[in-house]
Amino acid sequence: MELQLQIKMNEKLFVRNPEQTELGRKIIQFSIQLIQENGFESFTFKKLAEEIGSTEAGIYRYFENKHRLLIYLTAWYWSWLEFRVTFHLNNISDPTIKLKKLIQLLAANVVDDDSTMYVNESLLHQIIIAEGSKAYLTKHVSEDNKDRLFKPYKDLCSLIAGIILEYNSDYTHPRSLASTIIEMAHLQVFFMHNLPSLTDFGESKNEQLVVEYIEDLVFSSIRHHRRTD
Amino acid sequence: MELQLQIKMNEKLFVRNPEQTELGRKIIQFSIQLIQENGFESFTFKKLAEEIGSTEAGIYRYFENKHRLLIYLTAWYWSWLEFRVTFHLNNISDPTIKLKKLIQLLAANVVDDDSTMYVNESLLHQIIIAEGSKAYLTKHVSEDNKDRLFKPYKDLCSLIAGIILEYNSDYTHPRSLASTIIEMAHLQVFFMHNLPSLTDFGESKNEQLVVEYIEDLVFSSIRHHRRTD
DNA sequence: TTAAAATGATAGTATTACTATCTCATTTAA
DNA sequence: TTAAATGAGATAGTAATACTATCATTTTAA
Repeated sequence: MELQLQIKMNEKLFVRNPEQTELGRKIIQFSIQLIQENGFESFTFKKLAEEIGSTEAGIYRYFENKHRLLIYLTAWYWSWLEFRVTFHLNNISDPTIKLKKLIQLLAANVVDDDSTMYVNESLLHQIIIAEGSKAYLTKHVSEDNKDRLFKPYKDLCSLIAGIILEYNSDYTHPRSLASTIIEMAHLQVFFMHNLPSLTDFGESKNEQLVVEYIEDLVFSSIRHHRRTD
Repeated sequence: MELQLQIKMNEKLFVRNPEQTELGRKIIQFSIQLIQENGFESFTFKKLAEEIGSTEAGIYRYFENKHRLLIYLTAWYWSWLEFRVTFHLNNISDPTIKLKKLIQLLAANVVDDDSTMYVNESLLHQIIIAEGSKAYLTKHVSEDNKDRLFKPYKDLCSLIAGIILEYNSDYTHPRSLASTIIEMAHLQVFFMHNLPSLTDFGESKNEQLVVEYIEDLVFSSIRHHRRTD
């Protein structure tokens, strides 16, 4: 069985849909490669165009600017991840197992899954860890939010919050805990690799230790929780 | 009694020490203002120079580039915060009270404290919330780390980890929990103001709710914790 | 007092982030 | 079948950004 995963993206994320043309798909493929290699700051449309064998203006036909391209990549990632989570949690009823699988999917290394040829999910995961928060840490975050550019992120957050409430419907901060899980699953991995003294994982570079930390954090919070009033 | 707080900064953070000249202090003062107003991306040395009534090249005498200036500002902030924390926790022996005060200092709004004329701590706090993580989310984070540019952040993290161990010496992830506290104290405030559906604080814009969430997260983790083995 | 060092202003350059316009191929509609 | 419309990508710009080099003046230090 061979399936082609197609993620429906918000129209405002791009000028022209990159999934529908050869150049568009090359833009996605090579921007992931270049951003992962050299970081978002040193990434330019000029360099990307040279890499592809096209021109700067050609890229601008698809994306307004490089920041919009980053938002597109993050939105794609969160949509893909929500699909993956939904898929892996299918037919599981125990919220404990659901949460554990979920944390695993968030913090563990991603293996490129060939569901889309032109997206290397493993590299994209590394981009989200190192550059993802730059998508919303801007002065125009509220306007971008009005254009629903962050909807995939918020959807994933809602999904997680729902599972938290399944586990304990009295828990008072399901959404904040959900966004904490998502952000920490990434940030603790980043710290482990780059600023290890901010973690307890030394230079082990073992993502499984981050999974254990977050599981502990989450379950002790929701297990022993009582309404404060 | 009038005291002048002087924070000793790492020499590698600047080309020339900005605290020692009029122009240097103006650079700090007005960069805080400009970055807070327009965001780090749109901040340039040209605009800063015009604001001050100096020139671009003049600014470059003090800071290699705008990213180094951001690292300087964050380092200054973490040093200042560590001093504040140490000061407020002085003579307190109960680690529960210590942790509560600490979370309050991290997440609550900062009032400009006049300890330094040219640094508006309240604005700087807002910069740290919205731009702080850009200081280390770069491809050259490891080299910057070798130059000890993030030492103030790491020191604060160690301080918090120490208090966590005072509370429960069996807790297995004091450093990761410390960095989680610091990052979440900021990020949840950012989300509350800009992407409220990622939190449970609605549009209340009340920092006290973030304080309560983090207190709950921290104490349920370290209170009910047992070594897993 | 004089040499060195620091201070700041002037004038550049290379790169970045775009925009406007052009050509050429393909689709579509009469 | 053919002209109009559409869309693809290339070419050639501009304004702003991120610096650098040089010079002229002031401060400092021996």
